[in-house]
Amino acid sequence: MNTTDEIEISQSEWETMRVIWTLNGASSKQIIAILAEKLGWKASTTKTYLGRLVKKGALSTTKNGREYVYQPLIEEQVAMNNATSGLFDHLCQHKVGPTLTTLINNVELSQSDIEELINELNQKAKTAPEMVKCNCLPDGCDENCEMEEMK
Amino acid sequence: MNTTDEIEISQSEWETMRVIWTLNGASSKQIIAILAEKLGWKASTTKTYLGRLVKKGALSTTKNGREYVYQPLIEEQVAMNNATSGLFDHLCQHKVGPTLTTLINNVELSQSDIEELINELNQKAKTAPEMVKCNCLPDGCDENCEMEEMK
DNA sequence: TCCTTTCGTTTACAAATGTAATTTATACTT
DNA sequence: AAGTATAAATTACATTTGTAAACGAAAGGA
Repeated sequence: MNTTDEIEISQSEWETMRVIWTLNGASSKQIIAILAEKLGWKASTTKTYLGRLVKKGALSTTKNGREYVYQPLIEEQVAMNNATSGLFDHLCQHKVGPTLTTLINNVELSQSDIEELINELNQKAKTAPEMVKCNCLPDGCDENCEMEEMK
Repeated sequence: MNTTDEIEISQSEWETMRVIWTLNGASSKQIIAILAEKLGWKASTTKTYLGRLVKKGALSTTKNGREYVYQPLIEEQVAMNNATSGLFDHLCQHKVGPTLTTLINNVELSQSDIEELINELNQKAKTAPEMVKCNCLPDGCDENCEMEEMK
């Protein structure tokens, strides 16, 4: 089993990780200042999350003179992929398509992002089934889903 | 004005909602049986979630003779959209594209889902920027990313 | 009517989370 | 060296979540 996906990161911890990932490692002072400005967190609050993330193995910390520097131990893209997969595993497979459509409609994407996505989709189309069954019930819900099919 | 997005649904509660959504309303007996089979939950456990969901306003319950029937008070698609937005709001905007690519690679999509998505993407391409800035830091990270000085 | 089955409700309880003050160890200043 | 500023660690505490047993009310069978 991969150890990376074992690490659960809460919402607040995500916000903490984001600044460290973005700065590619940072001192507590920097992190505290940024989160105070961005989200209004008290220094103590940020320190708590920092401590928890170190304990969880998501961050490493090294003392550099008086400063403590935090480095990510997990990659942002990997963590993001785990988080999204984790969420989508709890959603009705049958409705993932429409959900993605809405999602894509709501996020910002660059030209190259879009190009990449379309590529991926064209690839996927080659072997995609005519229909995806929902997996909300133990046996599948073919009949039930069909009924809701008209929208 | 929409009350729907106020409701927070935990992972376990999601699993509970899924069966009710899929069955388009169900009796506690059914729900308990299904979740016992699918996830090995004890009857008490399912009852707890049912109770919490009713209190949260995600479900309504009506006594029908000896049976209690639970009906969803929020739409599955709406809830799914809220959940995904909620997650993506905590992710680096700059990396949303690659994350979506991986996600799409990992989920099952039907031919029509794919068609729909490609449509949406083509639409989006018309006004998409060349590049998406990350919003992990208060000011955006274009400059900050390289900024390791200052103390 | 009395008992037993069956629900929903109440209570339980540990772990995780959000949020932060207090304490302790330590490096810097005088 | 003593005092001060500072950073991490410890402690705090209410909520939420996962998981479930126990309790009380109601309905159906005897």
